[in-house]
Amino acid sequence: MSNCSTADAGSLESLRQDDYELLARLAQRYYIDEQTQEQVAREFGLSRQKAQRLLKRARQTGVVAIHIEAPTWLRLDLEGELRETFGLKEAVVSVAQAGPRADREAVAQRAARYLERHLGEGSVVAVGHGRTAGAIARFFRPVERLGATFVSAMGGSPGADAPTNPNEICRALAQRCGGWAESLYAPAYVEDAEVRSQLLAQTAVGRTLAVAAGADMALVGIGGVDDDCTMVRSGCLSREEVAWLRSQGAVGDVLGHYVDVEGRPLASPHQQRLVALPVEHLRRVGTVVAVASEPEKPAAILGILRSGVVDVLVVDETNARAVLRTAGPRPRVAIAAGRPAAADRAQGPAHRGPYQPRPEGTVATAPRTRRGTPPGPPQEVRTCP
Amino acid sequence: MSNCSTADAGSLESLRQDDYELLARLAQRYYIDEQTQEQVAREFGLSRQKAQRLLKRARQTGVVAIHIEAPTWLRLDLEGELRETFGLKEAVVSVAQAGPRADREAVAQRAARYLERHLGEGSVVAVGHGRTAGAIARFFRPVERLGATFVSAMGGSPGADAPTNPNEICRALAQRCGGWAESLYAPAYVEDAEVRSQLLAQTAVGRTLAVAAGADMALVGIGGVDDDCTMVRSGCLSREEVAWLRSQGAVGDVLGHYVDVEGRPLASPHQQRLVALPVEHLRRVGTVVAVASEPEKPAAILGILRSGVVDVLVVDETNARAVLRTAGPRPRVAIAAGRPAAADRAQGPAHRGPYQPRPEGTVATAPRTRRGTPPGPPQEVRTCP
DNA sequence: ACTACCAGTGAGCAATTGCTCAACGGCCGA
DNA sequence: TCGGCCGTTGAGCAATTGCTCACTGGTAGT
Repeated sequence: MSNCSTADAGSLESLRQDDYELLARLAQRYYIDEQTQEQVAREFGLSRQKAQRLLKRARQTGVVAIHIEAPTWLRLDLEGELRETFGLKEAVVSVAQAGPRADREAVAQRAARYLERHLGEGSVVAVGHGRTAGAIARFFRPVERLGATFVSAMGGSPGADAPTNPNEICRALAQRCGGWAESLYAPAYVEDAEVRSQLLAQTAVGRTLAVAAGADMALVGIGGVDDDCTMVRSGCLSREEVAWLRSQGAVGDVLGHYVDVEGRPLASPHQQRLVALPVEHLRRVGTVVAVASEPEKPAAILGILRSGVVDVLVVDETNARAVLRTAGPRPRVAIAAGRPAAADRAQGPAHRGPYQPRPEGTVATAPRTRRGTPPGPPQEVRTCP
Repeated sequence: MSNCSTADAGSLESLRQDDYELLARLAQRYYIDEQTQEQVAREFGLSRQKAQRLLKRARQTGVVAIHIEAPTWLRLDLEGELRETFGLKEAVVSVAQAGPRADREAVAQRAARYLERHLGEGSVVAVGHGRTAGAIARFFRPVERLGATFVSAMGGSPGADAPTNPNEICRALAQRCGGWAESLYAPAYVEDAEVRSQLLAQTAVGRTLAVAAGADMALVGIGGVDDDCTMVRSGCLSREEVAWLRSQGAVGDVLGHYVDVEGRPLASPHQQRLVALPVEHLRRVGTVVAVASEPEKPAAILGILRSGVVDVLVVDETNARAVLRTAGPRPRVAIAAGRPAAADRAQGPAHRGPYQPRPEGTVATAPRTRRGTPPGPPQEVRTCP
């Protein structure tokens, strides 16, 4: 998909001169002179339907070329391909920058713009961790003060890498818009499943995760499995643990939920020690926005996209190209034959991937908080005037 | 007017980056991905109306560029200008050829195409004289046999230049489509007004002119006033007579009705000796198609177009450019202030010029013959299987 | 501070467009 | 020559689009 309408069926060359002339004339009168189909039909002595069919043919054959004069820093074509390939609700690709750091900033900036456009009064956003996610707040500048709630969807990290912590990201975002932040007072990974159970039983923890489960939107980073990934840098997992995950086929994670390159969830012992919003709950969130920008991320992004948990992807150009290259030209067929085309016009807001279809009515931990009805008084709120 | 949608209001450069991005995105989703306005509006969190306004702005500013990939031998821009400038129903411009002869053939060819597209079973065409008109028949090749009637709208010429004679042209056209030809047995110019009256009183003559007056379409040549014009060559008028007309301000004629460069009809003694369909009757004809192609014709074409008698002009590129250059960029204002814009969308088939508005209900010599109801048995018919 | 103005907004409606479907006609094979 | 098939046609209807209008919120000028 490019920013130019393409000629799929038939080509300019396949037209006879007479047809070509007629098509061009009709198109000129309709598209350029802005007459109605009925008028041009009458003018050319055709029925309206015939004129309509000819006009359609004019577009198909390329007699009519519609070109979008997009800003040079937009990558509408890549965005379209990502959307199509992975059935995303939206994809935002930031143009390639000089280095990884600049790429991260660019992605963060675009993510901030996305949030600004899509958050409303009373929105609730579940937030994950990550360097890219952590960079968003600096660019986040909604026009008006926004009564939005940012809630941690994942435990914190023991390491000192503060700005990549969900709690910290929530606080920063809330501050920028005069909203609320609700922290999750728990580490991302605890000792064992039992501690986890106890922790989840705590009102403070359980409640926060319930609020996160009822969010309108989720903002998550896509994590990798390299030795320098966020999990390792922040001290959540050891290098060895990540290496083990890698050996099991893991390519990346969202909120600590690892998947393989095909997007299949990875059952691992770490899962039992994770304090984060479960995937099933994440899937219930209306719009899951994933950000990714580091190098060495294509496999992670590909796996996560294939898992179908993501609705909106914000990514840098390099990763976008790499992901699409790896996914191949027509991966929809390869991954899940018969999946309805993403371009399905009558489609609702679903856009869910093929794996782990959302368990209808299985869990409804928290009442779905909608715009205009802010959640009950969060335990930990900060209002920033 | 070109074959590319133009950016009138505002420009690409005047847009802020954010607006530009939004416009481009919307346009991409709407024009390229073919979503509905409602869908893109929902996708971007806008009201449908707002999306519509933005899309309109996208076209105005040139974010959306619609280009018609016209055949190289089409001059849609010139045709559009002619249509606009002179309020024509249609204009056909043939691409410039190597010489006058080739130009004439090209115009004839395009005129033939026009006739083929617009004539139907039972059509009645009033026909004038001229070299270009005479060249049409050779290219006239309707797909099916066509029960059309071609009727002379003007007397013949004494000279031997047969193929430019109305009767001859009618016969040739009728032959090509298996229709009928109705001849006018009279010279174009007679001795004096009295002879003319006697001639018109003849059933054969009066009847033919009546049929011509009831035609659906007229096919006329635009004549010049140079020493080598059709009138002179065919022997209808002497070189001196034409010189005299020229001295009176005449620039050209249609069916022997001369006009000055402003399109005003020229009262001349020759008028009293002319055996042809009167201008008032010609104006009553639904579609007056004028063909012109010789060099030295721009002034003639300009005058005739300004007279408003012509609905459709078929002309060569060189003359077209010359006429437009002479007419100036906004001649509508100069000629007749307040004349309704030709682009008036709700406009009916009128398209009449400002001079000599059609005298409603003054003359109705012959019942208006419509498609499907062929005229009564013409006196002189030739059927060609 | 008040008021007039004006650009921008969305509801509601009319016009336009796109789609489906039955009917038609031409073409090929029997 | 006949019958079936496929592509084309236009009617009718549903969806989409464009437009008008009353209203709002912000702005600039008393």
